[in-house]
Amino acid sequence: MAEAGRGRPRSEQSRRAILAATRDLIAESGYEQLTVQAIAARAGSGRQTVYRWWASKELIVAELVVNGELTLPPVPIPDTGHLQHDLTAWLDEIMLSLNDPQAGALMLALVTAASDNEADARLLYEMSTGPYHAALVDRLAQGVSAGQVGPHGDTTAIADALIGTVLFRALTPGARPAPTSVVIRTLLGRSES
Amino acid sequence: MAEAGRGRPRSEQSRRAILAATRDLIAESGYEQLTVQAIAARAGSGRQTVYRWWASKELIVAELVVNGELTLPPVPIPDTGHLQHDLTAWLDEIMLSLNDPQAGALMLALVTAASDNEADARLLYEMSTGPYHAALVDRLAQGVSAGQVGPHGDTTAIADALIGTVLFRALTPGARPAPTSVVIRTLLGRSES
Amino acid sequence: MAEAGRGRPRSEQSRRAILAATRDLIAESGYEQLTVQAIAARAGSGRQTVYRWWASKELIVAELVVNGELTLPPVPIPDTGHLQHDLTAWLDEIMLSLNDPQAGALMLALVTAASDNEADARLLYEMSTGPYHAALVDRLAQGVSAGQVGPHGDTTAIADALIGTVLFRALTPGARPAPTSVVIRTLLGRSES
Amino acid sequence: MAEAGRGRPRSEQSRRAILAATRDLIAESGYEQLTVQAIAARAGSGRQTVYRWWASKELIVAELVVNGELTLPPVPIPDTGHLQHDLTAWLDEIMLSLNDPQAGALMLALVTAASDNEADARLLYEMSTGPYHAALVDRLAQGVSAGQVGPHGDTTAIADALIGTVLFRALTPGARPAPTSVVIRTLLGRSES
DNA sequence: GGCTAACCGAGACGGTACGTCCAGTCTTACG
DNA sequence: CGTAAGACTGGACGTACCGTCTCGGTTAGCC
Repeated sequence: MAEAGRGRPRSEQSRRAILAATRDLIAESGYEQLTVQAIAARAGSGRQTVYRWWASKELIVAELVVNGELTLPPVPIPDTGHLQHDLTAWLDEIMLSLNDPQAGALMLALVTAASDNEADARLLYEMSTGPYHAALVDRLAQGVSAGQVGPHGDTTAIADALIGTVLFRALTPGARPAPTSVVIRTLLGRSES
Repeated sequence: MAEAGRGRPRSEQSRRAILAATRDLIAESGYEQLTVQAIAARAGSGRQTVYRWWASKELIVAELVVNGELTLPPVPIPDTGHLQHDLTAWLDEIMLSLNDPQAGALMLALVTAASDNEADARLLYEMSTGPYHAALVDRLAQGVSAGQVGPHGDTTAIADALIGTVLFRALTPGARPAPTSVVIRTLLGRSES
Repeated sequence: MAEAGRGRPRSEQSRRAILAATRDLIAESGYEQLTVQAIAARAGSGRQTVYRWWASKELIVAELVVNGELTLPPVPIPDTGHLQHDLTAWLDEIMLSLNDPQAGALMLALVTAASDNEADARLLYEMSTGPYHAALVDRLAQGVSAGQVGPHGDTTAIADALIGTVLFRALTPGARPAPTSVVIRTLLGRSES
Repeated sequence: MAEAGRGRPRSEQSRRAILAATRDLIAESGYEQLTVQAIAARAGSGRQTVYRWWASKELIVAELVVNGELTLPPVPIPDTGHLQHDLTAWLDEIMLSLNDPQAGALMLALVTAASDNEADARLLYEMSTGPYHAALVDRLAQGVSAGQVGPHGDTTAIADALIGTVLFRALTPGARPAPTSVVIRTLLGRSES
């Protein structure tokens, strides 16, 4: 029934320009300062074009997240075979990247965008942190096989705690946290080697 | 500092009504929907009275947090002498309280209020999660003395990870997390007893 | 002028449907509410088809006027040989037709369409009132020959005054005007017979 | 019940600035080009302030008319005792003033503003043309007493025809009308003296 | 007990962003 | 190549709040 192919097709160029403009503006000024006006202006499009495809700012952000265009910098987990070193290196790099104001702004944008809508929150967080979580569980499972995780460690629990720790630190800029190596040692229940 | 007692004194009643109205509105509709208009209306006060004492919405929220009127429900850490049981019970109760939509809204309000202002973020988080964190560190230190923490655990790292885990779960409503007892066992590096 | 018979010929049917839709919509809702959107929808055509043949709403209205499809109801001036009776009858019928809300709307549409464009104004008014004016001048000239016009009457001035009177009354719905017979008697400078 | 005197009183200065801005903009660019945006900008006020006091552009224009701030230039009817000369002089001056593009724009604004609302139309026209009409009827009545009006002339009919003639000519810029002296002679049913 | 300063409510002020509607243009598939 | 459909940029609309301001009216401390 949907009259397919009738009329001018949506401009993929506009769509991308809007998404890119949204991403850039969040990185520059934060989610709170974001306006549809500014998005459209930066994208060189009309405001109506934004509203034609997304019902709200939140949903533009959601699409960015789903597309993997708006997320924490994709830090791959090293795999040297030495779990403790690998996770420490990974956590160091994540924490380092959060010092970048852009990454921090994106992180907070995700949190804010999710604040007002439980349904969106699930989507946003699964999309943005899901890959991290899954990759961590994989790497941890491999470490378990290699006997590199303490006898009482649970891969899901460790992954939750790792991501939670990152989240907590991103949101508490003034805190004086434990060194990353200590965090990893604690979570793995292993002495440093 | 106060210009002697000249003039009509500020109405403590108004101040309290504004704080109460803010708390209630956040619980009912979330931080994003919060407007000074609505706060004043609900408090039965004028908008100017709000602005006379607080420069922004964020600072009203900050005062609520500082006063302990807006925070996660104050769940004390049990102290039966058995660290693992105590922390598991505590985590269970925290997670349970997050199912209450009001508590969830307050939690997200804290996050959102901090999103756009690094200075406020520090205040808000230290006030709201600081006490939890400190209490956890104390209880953990006591557990260390009693030999109830694995040999590689660091109290700060465990407290960070616990709060981070709570944060992570609050923000990912759809996830299927590990059981609390497994989380605690993992963080303590101890078998269940 | 027409590029030989290449391609699909313009649809005379669409053109007519657009003109008819425009006329109907003006009659129903007035010129101010008229939109190209609505014209195209009612005509079952695309908006582009409208713009292909007319550069603006005003010019569609102009064409309706030129075609005589949008004008005051064409009231012919009777010619019984008795100028005074004929003009009174004509004026009566014109005034009667203005009670019809459709005719009133068309009349006001003409005025409004002309309001902002001196060039269009000339076209619109000459086309819509020109025929009336010319017919009046003719009939009056005939009356002059028959000695039915007062010695000081000028045919153009009388025609102007007659049309102006109609215009004035159409635009002042609340006024309580002189009887038509008195108007004619005054303009002709003649007693009633 | 109306809580009189509560809150900041409306700014008479803003109100006047908005009315003045509207009047000026109509004179400069015509009613069709008028936007609330432009009115507010020119008045140095916010758009909301306009909407707070008037529900539509039409009603601002209506208030201008009611206040006598937007009308044809107030041309008084001379009274030398010689009706024919006086009316000819008056008509000449009116026609002259219509050549002023400002006066023409105001005239058309009145017409357009009335186009879409029968209730407003009555108000607008009675306020704007009413004084002219009343003054004409008075002067004509005086002329009747002095025997300066033909035996068949009716004061209301003559006034209607005069104003109608002015209206007609204002709306038909291209026409070649009868000389004013001929118009007056015709309407009065009198030879020139 | 009157004066006066600082409060209170109410609500208008100049602004900014919203989301909708329409103008006039452009780009498809179909005939 | 005209057509219906419909997306495009652009811009005005009317609404909702912001943070500031200005009223009339209250409530203290001080003379």
